[in-house]
Amino acid sequence: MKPATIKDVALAAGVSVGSVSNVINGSRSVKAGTVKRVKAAMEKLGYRPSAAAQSMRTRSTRAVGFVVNDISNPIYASIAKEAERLLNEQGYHLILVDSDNRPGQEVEIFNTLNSGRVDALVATLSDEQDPNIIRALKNVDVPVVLLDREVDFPLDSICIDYAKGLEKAVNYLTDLGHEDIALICGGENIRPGRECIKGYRAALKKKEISFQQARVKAGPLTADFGYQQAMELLSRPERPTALICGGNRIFAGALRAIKFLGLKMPDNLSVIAFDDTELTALSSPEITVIARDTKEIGAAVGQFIIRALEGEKDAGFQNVILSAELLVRESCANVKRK
Amino acid sequence: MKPATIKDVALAAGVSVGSVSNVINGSRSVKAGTVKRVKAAMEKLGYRPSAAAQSMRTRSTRAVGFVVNDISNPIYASIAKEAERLLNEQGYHLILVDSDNRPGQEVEIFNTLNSGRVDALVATLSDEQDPNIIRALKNVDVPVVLLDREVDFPLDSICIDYAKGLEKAVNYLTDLGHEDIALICGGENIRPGRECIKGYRAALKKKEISFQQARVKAGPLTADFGYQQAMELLSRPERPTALICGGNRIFAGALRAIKFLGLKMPDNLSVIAFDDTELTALSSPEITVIARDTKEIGAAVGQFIIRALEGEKDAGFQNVILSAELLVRESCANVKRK
DNA sequence: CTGTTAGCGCGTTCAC
DNA sequence: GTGAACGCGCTAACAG
Repeated sequence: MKPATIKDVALAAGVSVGSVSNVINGSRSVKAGTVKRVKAAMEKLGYRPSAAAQSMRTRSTRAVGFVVNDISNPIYASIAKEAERLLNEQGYHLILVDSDNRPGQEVEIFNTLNSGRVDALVATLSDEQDPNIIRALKNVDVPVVLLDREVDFPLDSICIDYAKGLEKAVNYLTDLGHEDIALICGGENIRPGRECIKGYRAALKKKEISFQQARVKAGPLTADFGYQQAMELLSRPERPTALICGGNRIFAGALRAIKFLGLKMPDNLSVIAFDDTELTALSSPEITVIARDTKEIGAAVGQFIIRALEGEKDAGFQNVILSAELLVRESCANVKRK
Repeated sequence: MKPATIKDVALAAGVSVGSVSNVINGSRSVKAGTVKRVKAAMEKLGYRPSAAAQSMRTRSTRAVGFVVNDISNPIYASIAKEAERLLNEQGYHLILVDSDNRPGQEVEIFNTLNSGRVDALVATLSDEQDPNIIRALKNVDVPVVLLDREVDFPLDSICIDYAKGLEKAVNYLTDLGHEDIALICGGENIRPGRECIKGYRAALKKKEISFQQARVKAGPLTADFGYQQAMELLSRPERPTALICGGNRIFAGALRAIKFLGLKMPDNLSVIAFDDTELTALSSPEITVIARDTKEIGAAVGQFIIRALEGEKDAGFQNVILSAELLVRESCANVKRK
């Protein structure tokens, strides 16, 4: 027993398929009595329009894909929720796909989602410089909004001013007397990594503190990397007096290392993390963070997508840089003179 | 400039559409030379098969939908990752959709996803008893796997033995001398809520401790609810000596209340939470939890879906109940005699 | 207001 | 091994 088609409904209601189509999507006015009969027939047959046929005809799916590099990053949950709210208002649905930080998987996702499964895409690339990812991204023929990433061809993007955020963090720490500040952050292959290092270096320079390459660990934005590098940095006697974690996943890993090593914040170590997550807000002590406004980001995502989908075409690309604030809490203290 | 179709490829390669189709999905053998020409043409034109047309013909999308009631629950991230791994091996893709605990949204999602957008669905209902949700669920005509939920008609399901888990937790607390144990958990309208209360009551009865209705707060599995109820329970002088949080979101809220009230675990209050998340594992003190094995759950999800999709039809429904273990950490102590 | 019909892009069944 | 033709379910354009 196959699912009912629009034809079956038309037959059952004693009208033509055109009329059924019209009551489904109200494209044209239909007599009230006809509407009633059609609706009854649809109900009785348990009819649902085939999304495949509809989107083949209209070349639209009313779906937007959000490709995240790591769904376990809690920040995406709040961004997605806010974006979804806005998109729903316009009749779009948001679907999330996790690339799990695997470039191959990401390419696969772009290719799959591309071929008419979504009307637009928002994406956080796992690697801005991977040629396969870039090629797949360029092949995408629906509007794309990049989140916290930049590529060398024009594309909508929403980014965060991490450089400024990091300057604030370093200034705050140096004001507390810290001169040996370590940084674990994303790699050079993604914008957040580059921005962090840029801000970090700029702030140190202003304070005339020399930059120590060994104090900077750049790599994947994962908890594992955070743990490994924190262990490396903190398990030796000449450890830094402060640590900045340039990503909430990195912080999650670093916190594990800190606990493992029995270090006490802020007495043994001052710590600044990224993002106002439950983990940073509910830690004891509460963690000072460089925070981005997820509601604001989510809203921007929604607006960018809607503009790309509903606005006039060829309106050019749009880029915005949102600020990051330093939320001072309890995880930093004056450095102890040695 | 429209995207190329199979026709364009056929034209460019000097073959018929049938041959191109055969090259794409290897349905029948094609001469090597032809294959080469077709592939070259596809490359040159940047051709991608239209998912809509394909799925209209084949009635299959190679996509599986995972409808979660709250994407900010970190447990779903690990379950999804494991399930996705298995599904990818079989050529399926996993897409996540967040209903944000809003029944109306959930209904909308079921209806949208149903009409040929996915080949199967895994779902955590926000409310097992909402008639609209149940109706929408019954209307779904692809295989469905329920996660931690049960309904009164046959359906595949993967559940956790929270009743047993809660018994372990209560026993552990009573062994520490606790007699006034509060519980904040899901409502009667979802299985986890019912199971928690069942296990809680059973364990108390065995220990001959009287059940106090006022010590049990059942409601939505959200951080907000956890916060409110924890405030209610803990802000009066005759507060319980121990608190069990029957959900990781509830615990997140309760922890906020505990911090706000300045209570110290385990001295002022013993706490047991749900799920081995970063928040419970990295808290200070580390939180004793009733933990489910997310890898195991994710694997079960993947297997159930694959069985439903690839296995023989009408093989009946499958239900499994996985166990929950008590992970003893640092958040509980002997009760102080008053 | 309603019925009819031509494709949307593809997979597949026939003939060859 | 290959090509032509049909139809999947639907929308939109047109004719009444």
